[in-house]
Amino acid sequence: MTFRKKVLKVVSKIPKGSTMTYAQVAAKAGNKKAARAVGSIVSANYDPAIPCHRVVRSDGGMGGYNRGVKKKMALLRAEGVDVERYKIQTRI
DNA sequence: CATTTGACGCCAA
DNA sequence: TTTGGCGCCAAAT
Repeated sequence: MTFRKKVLKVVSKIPKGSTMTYAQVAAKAGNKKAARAVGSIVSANYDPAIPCHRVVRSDGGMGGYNRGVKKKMALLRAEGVDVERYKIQTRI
């Protein structure tokens, strides 16, 4: 099982209406410091079975999305995630 | 095999 | 709070 496969699997396990940071995904995949690599991996993934739009940055930012950051934000909001101005509103 | 690039993260100023 | 700099890892060239 390669790190790439682990990452894709972890991302595919993210529950609807919830989000995970790249660092969290990296940690769950085995490499806590591979947050950057996670972004590189999912950026090359165009499989709709992988909800990579549920992966956000540690600071609550959108990070990026191969179909447009705006689309990512829309998907998250549609799933019940409180996101405004391209930022995840966790506290308050 | 060596370098560069990129959907990141943390720390210091 | 916002920038800039450094570290870290995987894939592409």
